[in-house]
Amino acid sequence: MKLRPDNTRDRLIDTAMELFHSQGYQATGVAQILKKAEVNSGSLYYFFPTKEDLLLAVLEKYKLMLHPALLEPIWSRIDDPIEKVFGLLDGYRRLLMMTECNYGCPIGNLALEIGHSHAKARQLLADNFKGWRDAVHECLNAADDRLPSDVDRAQLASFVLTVMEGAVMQARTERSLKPFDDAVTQLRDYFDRLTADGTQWGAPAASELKPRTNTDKE
Amino acid sequence: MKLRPDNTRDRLIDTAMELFHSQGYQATGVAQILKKAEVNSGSLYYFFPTKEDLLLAVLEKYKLMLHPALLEPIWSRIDDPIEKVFGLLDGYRRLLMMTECNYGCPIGNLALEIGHSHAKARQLLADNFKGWRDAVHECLNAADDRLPSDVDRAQLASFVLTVMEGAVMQARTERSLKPFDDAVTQLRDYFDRLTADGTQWGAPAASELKPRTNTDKE
DNA sequence: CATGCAGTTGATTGATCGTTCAACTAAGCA
DNA sequence: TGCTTAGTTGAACGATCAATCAACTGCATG
Repeated sequence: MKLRPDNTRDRLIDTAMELFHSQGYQATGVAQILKKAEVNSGSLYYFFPTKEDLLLAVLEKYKLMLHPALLEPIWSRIDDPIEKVFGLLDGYRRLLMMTECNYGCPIGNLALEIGHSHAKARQLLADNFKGWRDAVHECLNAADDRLPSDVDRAQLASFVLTVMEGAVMQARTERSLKPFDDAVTQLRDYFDRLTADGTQWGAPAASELKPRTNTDKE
Repeated sequence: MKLRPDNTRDRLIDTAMELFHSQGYQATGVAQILKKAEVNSGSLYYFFPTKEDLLLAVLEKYKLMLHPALLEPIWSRIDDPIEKVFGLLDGYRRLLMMTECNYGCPIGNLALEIGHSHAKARQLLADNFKGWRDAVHECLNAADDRLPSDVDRAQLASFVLTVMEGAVMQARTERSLKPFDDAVTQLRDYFDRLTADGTQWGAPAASELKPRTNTDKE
């Protein structure tokens, strides 16, 4: 968690990660990165031939950070595999809340901005998505007996990512947590119906669709 | 559908709309717009004081086009209100397919790129989202008797938009229709469970989760 | 002390950015 | 005919962009 690495290369990556996240890739000038990281242009280009190479390094770091920085704190706090998934969603909610709905998912932001051309960057973005989906997929596998057997786990995991990204996008645009919370409530309802179908032998019951205070303490 | 309006102002808006959609706002230079629209810089700045004002005009046009250009062709083709919603999703699928997963939802793209600052633009993006959600909301109201009474229609409509935007984002990043189709399949399953619960008196049945050939002729 | 190399410096480059403006044209009207 | 006004022209502006590079520093090796 060191805020200012003595290593120039790492400091550039960390600074770029933050600026790309808050402003986007294009909107962040190399000069701004240099100033904030307190590095001279020559040093940057010693480590990274182009600005895009710096972006690639940032995306590589996101890949490396997925498990230790994003998942592990949640995984260790929550045992139930399905609640892990919703705990993960709550993590993004916290990020939105802390930044007044300004920061979203860094991967999602860059995905729509970089999407075209930049083949290597897009591949890394896809890798990051895959890591996220795989993590959710494992949770679903761990809850195998509670889900209907005919539900494709990988497909459902992808759906969770879809909902998360779409929810963050709407929340940022509306500058409100409501679209995010609404999406999570609907996803929760869907899971309730799936698990009711998966375990029981009778009626759906649907868990009454109570709002589920996603808001406070886990 | 005139491809080259004689009106300079409209030609600028149309050209900017296309370029902003395919490349993004920041990545599109004024010079590029001028060249493609065959307009001189002075004329552009006669109609639009800044580049951002041109963006606002583009977003206004999207608002105006929502019903006549996006919804109406689908609404007139499909009667069933719930199938209208999935017809709308299929429209975006067609766009992805036609452009080899390069073009996504223009509003969603700009939402993540412009999100910060640019207060007026963000409001217009929110307006566009609202128009979309309201259209789906009306469909759900029209299918009122088939949905469980305790399901919030507005919330469900917002969820559909969430799923659409997230699905398009993933499809563009993976350069594949699969994430999109997976999301639609899951959403379809959710609707099946909702309508089963809303109309029936007994078990869920869940419609077997058959893949639903979303692919070809409606 | 000498040599070599990893890393740093920052002024400078040419391209491109969004924007300006004085001069000009064409159409409408009196 | 002369005056007005909406619209057009395109060279030019300063700022900023990503990127360059010859000169330099500090340290480890022999």
